[in-house]
Amino acid sequence: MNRLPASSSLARHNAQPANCGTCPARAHCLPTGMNDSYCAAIDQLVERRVQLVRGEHLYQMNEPLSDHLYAIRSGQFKTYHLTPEGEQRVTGFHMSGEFLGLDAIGLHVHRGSAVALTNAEVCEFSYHRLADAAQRMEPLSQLFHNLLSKELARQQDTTLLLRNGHADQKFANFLLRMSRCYTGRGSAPNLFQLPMSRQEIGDFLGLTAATISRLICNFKGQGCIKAVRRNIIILDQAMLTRIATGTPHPAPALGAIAPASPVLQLA
Amino acid sequence: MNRLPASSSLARHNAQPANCGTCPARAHCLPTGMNDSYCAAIDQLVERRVQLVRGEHLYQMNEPLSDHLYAIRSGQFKTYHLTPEGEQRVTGFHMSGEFLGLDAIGLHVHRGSAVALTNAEVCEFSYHRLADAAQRMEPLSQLFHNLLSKELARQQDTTLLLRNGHADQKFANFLLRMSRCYTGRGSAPNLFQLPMSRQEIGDFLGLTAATISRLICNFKGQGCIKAVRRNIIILDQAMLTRIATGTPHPAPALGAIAPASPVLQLA
DNA sequence: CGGCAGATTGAGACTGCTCAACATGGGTGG
DNA sequence: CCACCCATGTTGAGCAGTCTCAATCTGCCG
Repeated sequence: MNRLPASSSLARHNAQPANCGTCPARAHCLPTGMNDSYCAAIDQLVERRVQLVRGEHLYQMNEPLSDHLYAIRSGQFKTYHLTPEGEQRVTGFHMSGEFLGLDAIGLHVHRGSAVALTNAEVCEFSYHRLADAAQRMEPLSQLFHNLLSKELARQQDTTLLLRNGHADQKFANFLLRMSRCYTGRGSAPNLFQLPMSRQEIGDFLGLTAATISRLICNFKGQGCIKAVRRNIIILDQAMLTRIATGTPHPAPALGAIAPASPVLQLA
Repeated sequence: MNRLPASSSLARHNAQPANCGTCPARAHCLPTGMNDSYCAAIDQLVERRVQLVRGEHLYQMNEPLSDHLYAIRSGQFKTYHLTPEGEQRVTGFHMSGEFLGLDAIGLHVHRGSAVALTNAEVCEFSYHRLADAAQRMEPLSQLFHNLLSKELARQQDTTLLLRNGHADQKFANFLLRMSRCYTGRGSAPNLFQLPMSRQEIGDFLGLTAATISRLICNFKGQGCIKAVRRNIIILDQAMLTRIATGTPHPAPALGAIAPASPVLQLA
């Protein structure tokens, strides 16, 4: 039913004269903080730009890899591993400006799969050409290290986020994180459309689709979000933050620990 | 009780003429696969070697960082974050050959803390000197990228390991992972001493100390490990693997799904 | 010989899962 | 343009695993 409905791999259109200078993701991508001439140099390093439709794979697990790294120019991706039993384990969701394939540097096959959750465009780099260029351009070398380090930090945060706390904390964190991702990427930070299904969110958070559904209901009932299908509006970020950190009440104020205060129960 | 009993930070003995060539961790560290002359070059990059006693911190969260990376020469470390509420969140356990501080490249403060779980010795690098050297020595550049990538992959695996599955699966995985870590590092792979408390294992796996204790009991009862305090002997690695993957029985063979087969219940 | 942190063990509560039925809505073909 | 279909999402009831909160035990250290 689910799993790899779309065509096998890679592909599509070598595309237009798009370049880094005009890229909407520029601020989040490799050229962060570089001047235009360096930016142009990076532009030169892009082997080609690939467009994918929703559901198409950028690469798949155990596929032999040909030295490629990908920067997401637009759209969103999901990366996942397959267990020996064939279950899908979501390792992350990725937005414009992020790199894919960094975890496979030095290996000969891909460690996981990457699939487009929306129509998307990526810039394809050759790792070796990039490394060569970095050898000659110090700032690029630095930038690349920063990129790897940042990715490492992100992955660490994910681990922390997901390991600890109850379902509501995890999911509140997830929403806040998504919101932060959308900030500065065009869309408003408190109004966005999730590109993934409840099932996928559940896989990612270590919960089930049913639980995600119920949590959305609860949050709606508490008035901190509005939600219709995959469209989310964050109404009360402070409350979400409180839920995320496990602090149930804003200002306990005077009186006891509010044993049964008027917290609306359901939708 | 727990939490930062020891002295504040860093420190100690500039130490002996130890070098990479004779380092027991050489095979797992930066010089992987390099010839002796390159190895000597890396040796030159080590600013100093620092010895720490059990419980001492290598660095602490939010401490301003001075461009340092550390390679573990001997001993074991725990890295953790503190939540705003002061709770400790273990991000990982680290053995000889691994690098610490990679996640802070490009930042100005440490993202987390690193504390020695045993007496330990680390090699201190200056990131900038390392990067400079990599600029001149191509193989080193490559090696450094591989190091970062490998660390990223490790962190991903951790995420996968910990998010999915039940308590027994997580813990079985944890033991197997520890066992793998000890392989090729002197100690026998199936007989080792855990450097961390039940509480710390629990923090890491997203479980409680009580649960860890019970799991050890169960595993002992099933005959796949022996355990006295922190000393572990793995008796039946295959069974542990089965538990880890969620396959309850080795060969269901003929007959039903063995509703109440003779699986000894307790220790 | 205390004192104490770490480890073990027990009883009960509660969260989140399982399994299932049902609702919804977008896409397709007639 | 409508009817249908299927994937996705919602909701319910019951259950199991893990947590909580303790009491108790052990070995280590001073």
